[in-house]
Amino acid sequence: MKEKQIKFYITTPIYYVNDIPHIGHSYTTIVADIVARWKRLNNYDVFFLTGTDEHGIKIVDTAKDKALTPKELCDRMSLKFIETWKLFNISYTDFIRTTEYRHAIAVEKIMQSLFDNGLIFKKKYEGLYCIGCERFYAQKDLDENGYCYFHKTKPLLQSEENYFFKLSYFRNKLLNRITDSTHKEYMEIQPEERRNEIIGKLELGLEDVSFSRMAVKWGVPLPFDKTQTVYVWVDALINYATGVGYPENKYKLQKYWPADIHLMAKDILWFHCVILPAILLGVGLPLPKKIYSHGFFTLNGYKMSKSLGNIISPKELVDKYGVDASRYLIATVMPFGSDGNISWQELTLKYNTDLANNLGNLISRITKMAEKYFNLCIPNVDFDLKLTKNIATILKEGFIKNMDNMQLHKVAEILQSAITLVNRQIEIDTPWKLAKTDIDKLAICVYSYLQAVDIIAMYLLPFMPTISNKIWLIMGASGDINEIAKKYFADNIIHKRGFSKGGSRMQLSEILFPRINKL
RNA sequence: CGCGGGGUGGAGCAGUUCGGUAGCUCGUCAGGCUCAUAACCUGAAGGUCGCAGGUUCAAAUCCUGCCCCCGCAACCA
Repeated sequence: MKEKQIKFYITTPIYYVNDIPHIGHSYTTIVADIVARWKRLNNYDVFFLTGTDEHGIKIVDTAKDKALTPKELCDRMSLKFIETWKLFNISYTDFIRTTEYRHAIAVEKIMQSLFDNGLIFKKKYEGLYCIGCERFYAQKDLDENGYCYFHKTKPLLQSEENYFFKLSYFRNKLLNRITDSTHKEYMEIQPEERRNEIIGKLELGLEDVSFSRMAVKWGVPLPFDKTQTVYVWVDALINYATGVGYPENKYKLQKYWPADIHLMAKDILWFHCVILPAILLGVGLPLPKKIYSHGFFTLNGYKMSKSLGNIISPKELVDKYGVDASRYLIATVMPFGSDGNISWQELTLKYNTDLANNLGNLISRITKMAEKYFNLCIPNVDFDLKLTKNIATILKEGFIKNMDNMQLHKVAEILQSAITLVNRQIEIDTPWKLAKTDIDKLAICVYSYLQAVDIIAMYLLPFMPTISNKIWLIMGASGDINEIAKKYFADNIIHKRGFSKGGSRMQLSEILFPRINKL
């Protein structure tokens, strides 16, 4: 009697391989992963796509600097992302690279459709061309005197013929779909303030944009003019369609498209809210349901940048806190949507507070109690459901309320308050006294802590998949935590004998989150 | 009138959509406990929620005006 699963398609941006993976990429991807895992546990059929963006002039330039072919560079860099996501235990369904054959097919098909639909036209583009660099620059890419940064020469005004996309044609259609929540193709943009920005900008008008490049060879050739390549807009943005089977795999495409949520940082929100939907409208594909952008990190108050050298690498984080703790910390250290400042002190403080002192210590004190009083054998009694039910309710409501709109920092608060509740209950029960006076009551109390922690462990799964499972085993709970959690999230039934059953054995374990005392 | 973000107890932040006991973490002080990772639990001190008006029985929250701080070249989530 398996219920029909509802699909859930979530994406991160594809990351440009001109940069190594850092905390920013990790943030988006970890948040996406947490949501994806949460949805899976709630019986959704989840498709989670991430990948790398590999075309363009910068890749060619960088490859040249490193004496590599563009392809070699991309392979190398793309692998770094894959390794990073492996490190963070990211459960993506597919990893797409824009240099893959399947993507070239999709890009060609999109461009041809747009062309066939009369949305592409040829226009002479006039721009500032640096002969030394052999490329065009926008005014903003030049120094204050209008000179090229590298050659310190004044670029020449030159023209090239490109293929343009009639973006302006879509202005009203886009506005309708963004502002009118009753529209059947309503596209939700979050957070609110960013949405207002987009609307404001759209109201000012839209200009047609160039969709091809003549000078850049590292890209997909235009199907209707092989002398030019497809520019980033279609090349990058359309990966979301390629990822779920466009254009060949109709079944898969129909099943998962459109995305339920595209996650990204605020810098690329505009493209996702305007250019992507316009392309989709142009080829007759449905629009994404929700586009959600988050803020930037600053580190100790400074913007992270290569030049300042203050980029936090994933490896540093994991070396310091471990994989699961890093996931938890990054995802919850600041409210999703706005910018936030972080520092090692702050991360370490949160690690100690939330994970070492609160969660970790709780596990440890319960385990030691069980060892001391019951030799790790779970007593065969009826436990007191009150605490467990209380915790179950708090967690359920908190997750439902905050998970869908990405308020992971609030979810973390809820988790912490649930943990505190158990700590508090232990204080009220004073099991160490009961050990001397009332062994039966002691058994009932300790048993109830186990159940409470079991529930907490299930809710921790999206954040800390490995540690949750460890906690599950330590508590002597039976069965696969993922399967049990799926079932539990569906029916919310706590059986009388609970998840850790009387007679089962608990496990001793090393300290889950050792306190970090220096900085 | 360029755009946007922000100003909440000592520090860092939530709360502002749909007005009604100002919440969290850290820090400070005083207790408690010993099962536990110098942890955990309880209590206290500390805020006219940037300023000035207005609406209201009632405003951090709505309206008006003002002041101050930050970002808006590139790298880049």
